[in-house]
Amino acid sequence: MSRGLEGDAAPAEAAEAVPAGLDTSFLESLIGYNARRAALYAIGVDMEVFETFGLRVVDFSVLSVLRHNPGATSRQLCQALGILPPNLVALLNGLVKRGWVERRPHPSDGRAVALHLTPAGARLTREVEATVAGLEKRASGGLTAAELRTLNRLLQKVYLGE
Amino acid sequence: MSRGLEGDAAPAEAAEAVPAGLDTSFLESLIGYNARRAALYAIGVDMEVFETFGLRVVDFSVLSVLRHNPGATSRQLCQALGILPPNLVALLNGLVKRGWVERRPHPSDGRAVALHLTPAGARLTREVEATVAGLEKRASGGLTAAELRTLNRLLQKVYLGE
DNA sequence: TATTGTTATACTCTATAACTATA
DNA sequence: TATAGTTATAGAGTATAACAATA
Repeated sequence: MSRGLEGDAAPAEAAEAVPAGLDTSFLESLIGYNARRAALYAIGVDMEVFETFGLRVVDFSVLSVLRHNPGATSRQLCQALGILPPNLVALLNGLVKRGWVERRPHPSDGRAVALHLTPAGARLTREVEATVAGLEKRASGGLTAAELRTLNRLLQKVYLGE
Repeated sequence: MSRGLEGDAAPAEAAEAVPAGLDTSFLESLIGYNARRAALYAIGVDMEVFETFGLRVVDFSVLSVLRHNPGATSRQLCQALGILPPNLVALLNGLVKRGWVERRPHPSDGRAVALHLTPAGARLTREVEATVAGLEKRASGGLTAAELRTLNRLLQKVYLGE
């Protein structure tokens, strides 16, 4: 019974939950329900960008982490993003095939592979990161900068645990 | 390309994303990333309760909405919870088979079915709701009551949109 | 003609077991 | 013996199309 950070059976976007006249106030009292709805909303906004580049959310996460951690291994990526190793393989193959990532021999561990963005991959990732960063105000439903800071801080307090 | 509120390919719990030495600071600047991690954390805490009763998150959501909206139709449930009608059928069949929900003829629309909790279903739902409500402090990573109120308010501002 | 509920089914994402090569 | 990466496959969740019954 496990769950990674990445993926959902499908990209988030439409099929929004809109109470349709029903009382959902108990669910709305739960942090998990509210956080999930907010995540779907925010990720839905960013999805437009990802799809423009033929990326899924998880592809972007991998590219972004690799951009800031050149030479990271598959295992490190899996731990950082909550992906299971078998599921990362096809994902990386896709990024390699599209010329955005390359596997290089690991400098010190013959079992491991060092993952690097290609110049094209780095350009793409920079562009998507910049676009997504510019969408944060919209993705947060129009929160002020101060509210957004507070929200991010509280969310991190939640998932960093008690 | 759509997504409901309910479900994830699996219940949330373990496989937590724990940066493992990698820099994920860009992702941590995104509301969608933080909200998703927080949702997985909070729902993971509640999962222990759900599993005790043989419920998935989505089962509990349906039961809770039915408890507060007796006589609701499938269509209303689907809209409120972001479930697609074909996927609600098996879910309801399961709840009916376990004696928690019953389908009654709709009083005014012969096409529709009025959904009601049985007495046993109502008892169960009350108990799970109470247990989950009592877990909110833990599910929010130990936030104070004031922080939790602020967080829920901001999250609702996000998904209720700009 | 439109809507409710349903069936069948395809697709995506997530999980587990087992194998290889190296440590 | 343990770990990194991989393969194959099972399992769970989400999607679309199409049908019968009723409005």
